[in-house]
Amino acid sequence: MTKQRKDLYSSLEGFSSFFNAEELFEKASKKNEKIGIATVYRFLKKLVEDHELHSYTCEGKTIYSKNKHNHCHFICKKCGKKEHIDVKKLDFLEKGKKKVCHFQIDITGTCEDCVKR
Amino acid sequence: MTKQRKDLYSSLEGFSSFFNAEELFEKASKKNEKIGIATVYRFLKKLVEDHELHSYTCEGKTIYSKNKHNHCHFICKKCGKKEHIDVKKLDFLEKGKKKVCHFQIDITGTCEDCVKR
DNA sequence: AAAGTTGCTGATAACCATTATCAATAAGCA
DNA sequence: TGCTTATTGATAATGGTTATCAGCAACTTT
Repeated sequence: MTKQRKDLYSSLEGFSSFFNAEELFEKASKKNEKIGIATVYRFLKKLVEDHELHSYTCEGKTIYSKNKHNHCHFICKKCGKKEHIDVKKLDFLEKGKKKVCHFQIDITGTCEDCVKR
Repeated sequence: MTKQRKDLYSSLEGFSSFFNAEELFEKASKKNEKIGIATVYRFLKKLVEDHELHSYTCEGKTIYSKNKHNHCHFICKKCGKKEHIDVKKLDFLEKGKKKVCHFQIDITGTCEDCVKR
């Protein structure tokens, strides 16, 4: 356990839902100026491999999430707001012949606020 | 309607489920040697904007699908096989306050064949 | 502690799918 | 056929991510 990894782990705690590599890099850089972007990517890649984080791609960037359970993302097409939605109804997937490690739902549309406008 | 676009449309018919820009480029190039990769990307971008194709990102590449309805993708983590799964149960999303243009479910796991091995 | 071993790190070049640029060309129309 | 306008192809640029590699830090053995 190196100092860099400690700083990355503690920076991770500041995120409640979504974040990307750059955001983690910025947060960790405040604690440790010498941290490099490559270390951030290596750290994130390992956590995804170890199933401690989920990752998916949105508009060319990889987005990470701490939610370890099956979950649903809603992304507003207009304001970019993202939120988690629990979809318990999808549990049936776990009972099939397939072995599901992770599933994610990406929804694109317009959120309540933008529908009003 | 240019010759290039005709060739791209007819090449599209050869795909029954998933394909990427490079695969369409190769198929269209057999009909029309002079076609450029930029034209392929422009063609695909327009079809997605017009809701004639769905697109999502998998391992850094954009994958396209002709399925116009809400659908679910299953991707085998081991052999890379991809297939469609209809998930009618998710229709409730259409009835909420959100305006849903498109949603997709990406599942990573192990398919039946690989579970047996 | 000192010296040695091993793995991790940071800076940056490389990678690669996609997009932007722009002169040349084709389509549509009078 | 000639004119106007949009489309095309070649290629440079983009940008997030990964590979490379010398230097350094953590840990082990004396």
